[in-house]
Amino acid sequence: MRPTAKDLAEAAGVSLATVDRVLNDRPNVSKKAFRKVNDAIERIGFVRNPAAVALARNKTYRFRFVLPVSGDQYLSELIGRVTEARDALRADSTEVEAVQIPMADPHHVAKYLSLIDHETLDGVAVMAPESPQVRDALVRLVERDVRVVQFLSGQERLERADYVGIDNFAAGATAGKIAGRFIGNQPGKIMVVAETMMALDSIQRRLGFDSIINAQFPRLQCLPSLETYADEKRAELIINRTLQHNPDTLAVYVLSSEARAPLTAVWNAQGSRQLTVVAHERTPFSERALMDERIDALIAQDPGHAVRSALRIMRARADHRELLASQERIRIEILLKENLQFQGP
Amino acid sequence: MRPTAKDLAEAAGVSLATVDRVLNDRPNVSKKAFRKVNDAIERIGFVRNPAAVALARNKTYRFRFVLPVSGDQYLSELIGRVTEARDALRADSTEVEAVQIPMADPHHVAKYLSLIDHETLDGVAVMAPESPQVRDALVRLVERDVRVVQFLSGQERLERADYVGIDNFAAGATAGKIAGRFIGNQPGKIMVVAETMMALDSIQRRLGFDSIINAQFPRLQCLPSLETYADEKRAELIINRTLQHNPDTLAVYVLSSEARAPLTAVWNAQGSRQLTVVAHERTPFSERALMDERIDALIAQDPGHAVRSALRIMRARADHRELLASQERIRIEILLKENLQFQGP
DNA sequence: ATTTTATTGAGGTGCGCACCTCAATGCAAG
DNA sequence: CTTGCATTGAGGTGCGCACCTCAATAAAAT
Repeated sequence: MRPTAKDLAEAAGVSLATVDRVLNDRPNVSKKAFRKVNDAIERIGFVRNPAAVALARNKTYRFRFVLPVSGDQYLSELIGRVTEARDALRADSTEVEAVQIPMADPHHVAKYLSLIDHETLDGVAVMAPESPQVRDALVRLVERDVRVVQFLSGQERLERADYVGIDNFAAGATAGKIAGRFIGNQPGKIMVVAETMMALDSIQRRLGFDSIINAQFPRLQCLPSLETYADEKRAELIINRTLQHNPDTLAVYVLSSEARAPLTAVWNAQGSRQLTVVAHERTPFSERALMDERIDALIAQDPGHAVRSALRIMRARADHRELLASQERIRIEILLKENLQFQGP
Repeated sequence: MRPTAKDLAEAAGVSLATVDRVLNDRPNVSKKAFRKVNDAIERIGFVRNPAAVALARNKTYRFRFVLPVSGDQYLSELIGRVTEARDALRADSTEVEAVQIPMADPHHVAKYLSLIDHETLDGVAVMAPESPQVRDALVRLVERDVRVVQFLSGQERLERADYVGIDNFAAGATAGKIAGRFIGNQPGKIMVVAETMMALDSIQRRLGFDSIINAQFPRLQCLPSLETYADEKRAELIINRTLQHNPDTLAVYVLSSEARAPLTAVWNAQGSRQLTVVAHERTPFSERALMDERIDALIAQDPGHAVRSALRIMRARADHRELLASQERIRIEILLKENLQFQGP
């Protein structure tokens, strides 16, 4: 039989009340009693029954994903996964929600975060662009005893918050390696397209991409980043111009998660040219293009995994529990037509 | 407040005892009462509190991984992950163990499985080569009310069992695509090495690999599969001979999880030749070789994910629960040096 | 009409723990 | 010695459910 708290009290030679005080960090415990209980825990291998703990605490956990407002398909996917998790966790007294707020003004974001406290929420997963205001707001959130996860975004990593997402330098490097090796042996240029190069993750991906191309594929030359500013017209214009001026373009790397506008422009303009195309994230659009062989490879981070990981982390932190680090590493996935494991509309 | 069983009884206009009968499939419930309770469940959105259920049932779950005896590094990794899961699940009244048995004789395996029943175990994850005897034994296990997971092995899929693992045809196809595109433009041959081609998964990988090479890379020719029979000497011999007879070999594809012997032989024999190397599974050996650029790409299935998925499935089946299908799909991962996320000693 | 059988309700117990109160003990400072 | 404070123990309650017993009632069979 598994030892219970009662067994533990017996083994430690103290009362149940003292065991309770030690287990739940309550005051008024002598060092000696503390030692006795902890020794006994080791000795008899006591582990709290999480079901009993959950039942007795009868606490409802509340977690929120704070996401940008956007028409991004990857974001829709993400929200879908949050909804999925919400339904799955409803049974476990865990409320999960996703809210979308404009991220353009850091002060606004910071103000939003400043209204959150321990009474309303146990944890927040924030996907917001890097800015000192937001960073400060997150630090203060942690100080108010709200668990914070920096979620899939190019924030500078905080000490006291967790991070869920991929290493964007490595992701860029992976894209570079795939592009370089897929292109073949001829020399030429690579067009790099981004929504904006202001974001930290864009910069890191670009740096990773360049580092590999420069080191391992000297015959290839990366063009300066084209920034679409999420403007279709602009995207078409600058991409057409670039392709005209660089007839020896062999590949396109779109490093933003939203690739529809740039790639549509590329396909319209490429003519008979054979271009190797590498983009980021699996979306309905990119999935279809991969199946049609208009995209050669996707570098992706699984949104479902990311959402579940963030929730596991916030839950573990709220319970002062350790967690299995290996499970929480978000993989940099390489998706080809062959390993897409397509499953229906 | 979340509705409890008491609220449910009230809403349904029946007693707690009847609610209990319906919720736990006990006998002596009229159709009318059954309907009343289920209607009320929908109406008030009743969901059982899993913590309370677990506590009241006070049941210990027992799951076992039945694995082959072997010196395979991937297998060691797998066992490590089982141990990890065992420690993590100890708190949740779940006993997890891994046993290794010889798989050479199907009758022996079948006999081993026939000794398992519902009293000793709630679920078994079996990694065994395809054979009618084993398949029958698994079917009978299911009939004895033991949850069965066909685990990472080339079994014919059973109706009433779950499968955890990748689609090996797709894995072979992925390897083929990577090899084909990594090689470049010159024509030549690809050497394919396996431990044995008797196993279903080897056959499927080979078929997938060939299908891609033949369809998309007509300039490349796949050589007949070399079988090492897990014999180092033999591996060296046949690989040397093949490389000598085929000076235009451009790539090597090792489709078994154990690649040490074949690849060591290849590296000793390749001389100044540039060979593209694709293998399966992340192991200490393959990881190092990938970092050293002696392997170009690995096709892998995450053993930690596989173990956790098998456990989640067995647990859900034991509780007659649904599970999130999307989480249980094992991905065909493509690992390059760049996205390996090395974190070793 | 009587026996049998199916269905229902009332009520109790226990799972392992968190959280609370109150009294009792010890020890140190005054 | 007395007061004050820190520490400890005893004991109770409740979390939401599973599982059990026993009696009461309704419906079906004889």
